[in-house]
Amino acid sequence: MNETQRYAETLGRLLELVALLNQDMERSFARDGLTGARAHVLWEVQHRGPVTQRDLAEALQVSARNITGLIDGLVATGFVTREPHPTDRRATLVSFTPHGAKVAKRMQQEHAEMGTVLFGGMTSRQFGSFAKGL
Amino acid sequence: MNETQRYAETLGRLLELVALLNQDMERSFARDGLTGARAHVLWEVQHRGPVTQRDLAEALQVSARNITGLIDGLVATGFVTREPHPTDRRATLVSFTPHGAKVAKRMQQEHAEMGTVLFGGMTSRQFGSFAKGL
DNA sequence: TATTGTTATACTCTATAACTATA
DNA sequence: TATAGTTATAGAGTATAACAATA
Repeated sequence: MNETQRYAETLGRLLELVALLNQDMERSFARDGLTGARAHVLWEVQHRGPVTQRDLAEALQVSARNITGLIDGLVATGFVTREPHPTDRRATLVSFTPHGAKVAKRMQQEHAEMGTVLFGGMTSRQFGSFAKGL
Repeated sequence: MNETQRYAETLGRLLELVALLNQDMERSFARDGLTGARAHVLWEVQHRGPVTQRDLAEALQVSARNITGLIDGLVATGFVTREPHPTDRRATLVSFTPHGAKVAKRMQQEHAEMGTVLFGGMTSRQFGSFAKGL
């Protein structure tokens, strides 16, 4: 097998591995009553704090209309609230409910655990090479 | 920063990298008039040859109904045909049109090129470590 | 009886375009 | 004029359930 073929195969394994990771995460989201798209919104809110829908649309690179729908869903299921923006009456700030904050925190812990499961078995040298490759 | 944090960060970078790769592939599919889901069907047909919808549903782990829709789309856009199964009159065999075969072959070449872009810059030792980590 | 694929129905994610309220 | 968000509309992908044809 030549180099090109080895690269192609390795890329295939990489994509498969990440697809499996993503399936895992989706299942975990579903247990919390979340979809992947809504979980990504929570992730952003956790990293930014209360945030306008406009900023969420830019951060996630989706349309404003899409954010409206995602926030509608997250409000209806009790993860976030829409609060008035203190200075701009056109804008709304998306903030966590206590439940949303709890679930987002757990998501972050599970992310860290997944990293340990994936990389914890490597030697420090192997991990260094792997991380450098990204 | 402790180990757990390094692992979590590296996992984040891995997921981001693959998300970018997937965006790249989606754009490439779009140029061919394909969506990601339809491209996956072509990929399976290329690796299996003419195949029943049932087998496609199992290979892609989606419902039979979903395959019906995807094949409808691929037939309408000229990538595949539905042929009668030679021995089982309930089943249909999904086969490439010449156009579908050509696009699928190019997809495979682009996949190989992407592998080379990703890994070609690594030393052989680095690549070995990376590949082993998968 | 069991299996293959389709029809019926519904939900989520996504987009563009038109519109309202506000800046 | 420009921006933030919603309403209107549409299409893709996904699912379950009921059904027809065939095994």
